[in-house]
This record gives sequence, structure tokens and C-alpha cells, in this order.
Amino acid sequence: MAYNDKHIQIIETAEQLFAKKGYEATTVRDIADQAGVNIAMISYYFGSKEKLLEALFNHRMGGIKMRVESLVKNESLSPIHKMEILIDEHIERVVHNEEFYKILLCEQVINKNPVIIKLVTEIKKGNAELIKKLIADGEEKGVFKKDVDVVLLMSTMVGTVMQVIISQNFYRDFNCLKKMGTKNFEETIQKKLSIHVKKIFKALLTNEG
Amino acid sequence: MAYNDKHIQIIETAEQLFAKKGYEATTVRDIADQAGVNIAMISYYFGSKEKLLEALFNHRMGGIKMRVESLVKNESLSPIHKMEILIDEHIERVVHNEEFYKILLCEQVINKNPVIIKLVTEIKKGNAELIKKLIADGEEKGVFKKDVDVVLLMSTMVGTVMQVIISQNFYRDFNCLKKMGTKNFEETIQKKLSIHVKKIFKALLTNEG
DNA sequence: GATAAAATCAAACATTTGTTTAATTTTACG
DNA sequence: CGTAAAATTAAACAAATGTTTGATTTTATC
Repeated sequence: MAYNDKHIQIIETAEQLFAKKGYEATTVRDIADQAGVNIAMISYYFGSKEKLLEALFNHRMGGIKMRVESLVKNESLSPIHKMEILIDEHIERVVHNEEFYKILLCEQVINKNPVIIKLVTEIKKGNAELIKKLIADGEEKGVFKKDVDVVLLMSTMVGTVMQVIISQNFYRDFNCLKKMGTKNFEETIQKKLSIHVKKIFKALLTNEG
Repeated sequence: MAYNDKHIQIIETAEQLFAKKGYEATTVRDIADQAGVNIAMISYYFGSKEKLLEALFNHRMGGIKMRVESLVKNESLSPIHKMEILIDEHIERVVHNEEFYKILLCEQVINKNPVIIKLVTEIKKGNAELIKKLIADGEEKGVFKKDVDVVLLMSTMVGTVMQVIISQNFYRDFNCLKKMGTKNFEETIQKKLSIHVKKIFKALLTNEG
């Protein structure tokens, strides 16, 4: 299904509210009001509130699989370099789509909507297979260890980044960064996360001395 | 406030349902039915659905702070050993209170209920301070690095464990462990997580060769 | 065993929910 | 311009929500 500007406007308004209040606590009246459209438009355009949520997931997760695929299959990059780009692109995606990734997290916890479960599982499986191949390639070239647990590795990346995002206020507070501007802090956290996750991956993947 | 058996029964029934369907999607009728009590008992005992959620948090988070405190302040353990116990106890807690930690995760994302925010933030801050001291102690003794980012370190532990918990079906599927029994799988994942997180902590905290 | 407090119950309460309807306006196009 | 399709609207819809009520039963204490 192709979305026009008004579709996108409703989807992204819903995204803001779902992230802020949760899917169930957000009413179609909330969404319609904030998007400046009539309540009936949501059913008219998407069919239902739930299908609007599904439309959001399709809107945001459309390109991810292909991006990872083209990166891993790129012949001109070393396995280590690929892994680093993978990390940085993931961090970038989450930091710049914080709201969507919060919704994604909660939907994975609830694990109820079959359309969303299928979409998410498919992408996770695709990515895990690609990264498994990437690690196997690195192993052949002697730069990566044998017997790496791919899911544990990815869980650490995804989990760490997500945990930092949902507790960023605490991070600011604990490290006395309350005064720092949002944009500035966002950059800081992104750089720190990049170094941190890469350090972990190096320890888990390579035989460094 | 002291809870009697019936209080606990309602709280733990609510816990199951909140974890499974989410707080908002769970109705007080759901809870009352499954707990085998009249609907009115929830308001009668707790005041409201929201205060029941708060009661759940008090019920489950009551002892955590003290446990971490007594561990860190134990004089007969080395910093490294303390850190390992910290990791294992955290994993144990999450694995055996999966449902509560799912609710906790979602509540942190929504970040709406002030009572819960305060409770969680207080415990996080207390633990982070204690662990900061533990790391400083280890640094003095020459076993831990300088300038460790405590919040990033804890985010990796908490985030990794949580991510594995919420995607354990995927983990099973991807590693062809579908046939393994629940109890068996739980033990396996717990051991794997323990080794995995300890390896990460070693890389982030020590100057290993 | 009397009495007061606590617990339990079915029923009712007012709101709010997502969705639909039916009428009206806008848009696209020959 | 004319007209059919698409978009938009206010209103209505039934169902479900958390909470309260007021009566009844159980429990505990003297």
C-alpha cells in the first residue's frame, strides 16, 4: 500500500503519541486532534487503530533489511569494518527514531499483534543470518573468533542501545549533564555508545592481545 | 502498607496479566476473574487500578536495594568477585521474575506514573552509586580500569539480559532449541548469559592480556 | 452469642472507547 | 460546466471501561 502525505502525517502523529503514552492509552481522538483531521479519517484511511499501528511498522521498518543486506554483501569492506558500520548505523537509527524504537520494544514485550510479530521476526532472522555469515567470513580470514553466539552478540548491541535510550534522563542526571542541550547530548551519547559497543564487540569477536 | 495473602494473590494475578497484555489492555475484570475475587475488591483493597500497579512495584522492588548494598559492602569479597555475584544475581532475578521485569521495562518507556518513576529512579541511583564505589575500590587495588562509565556498563548488563528475555523465542528458534523444555532452556539461557555478561565486564573493567 | 468491623457481592454509574453512518464538501477529469 | 469519485464532517453507535453504591455475609472480639 502506498501512503500519501496525509497518511504519513497521521502515522507520524500516532507514532509520537504511541511512544509517549503507549498504544492502548492513546485514543484515536488524540491522534485525530493532534494531526488536525477528523476522527473518522483514521478508519477511512487505515481501517482501524490497530491497522494504523501496523502501517507505522511498515513505514519504519521497510528499508532496514535491504540496508543490512547490501552492507554485508559489499565486497570492498573488511569484516571488521562492516561490523563497525553495522553498529554505527544501528545506533544512528535508534537515536534518530527513538519514538518508534520505544513502540517496537513495547510491542515485542506484549507480542500480541500477529502482523507485527511476523514483520519483526522476519527482519531479525534475516539480519541474524547475514551477521552469522559475516562472522563466518571473518573467521575464515582469521580476524574473528570461532563459535560466536550471534543472538547474544546482537542482543547486547540492541539491548545496550535501547537501555541507554530509555534511561537517558538518568544518564544525564547521574553524569551531571542536565544543562547540556538536547542536540548536543544526543551527539554525545551517540559517540559514547559507538565506542562502547565497538569495544564490547572487539572483546567478543576478536582475539585481541 | 502491609499486604495479606489476598492482597498478594491479586497483585500477582495482575502481574501475570500486565506482563501478558500490557497494563492498559488489562481490565480490572480480567484481574478479578482470574484471581477469583469480586471486581469491587480491587478498589476496596488498593484504591484503584493504578495504585494496584504501584503496589506491584513496591512488592517486587522492596528488597533489591538492600541486597546490592550488603553485597557491595561485604568486606570478605574481592571487587571482581562482587561484580560477578552482582551479575549472577541480576540475571537470576530477571529470569525468575520475567513478568515483572517486562512490566518494569514498559513502564520505563512510558515514564508516566510518578510513584513508579520515583521508586525506580531511586533504586537505579542507589545501585549506580554503590557500583561506582565498587569500581573505585577495584581501581585502588589495581584490578579495575580508570574512567569506567558506570551507567553504560550497567546499561549493557540490564539491556542485554532484558533483550534476551523478550526475544527468547527467537533465540530458541534461531539456535534450533525448540524442543528443549522450558525449565531446561531457562537454565541454559541463564548460564549462557552469565558467561556472556562476565566476559563483557572483564573487557570493560580490567586490563586483561 | 452479641456486636462492630471487615470483607464480599451484584448492580448501577458515568465516561470513554473504536467504529460507523449518512450527509456534505472537495477534487479530478471528460 | 457537469459529474462521479474521493475526502471530510458531525453525530450517533454499542460496547467496554474503572469506580462506587448499598446490601449482605463473614470474621473477630468481648
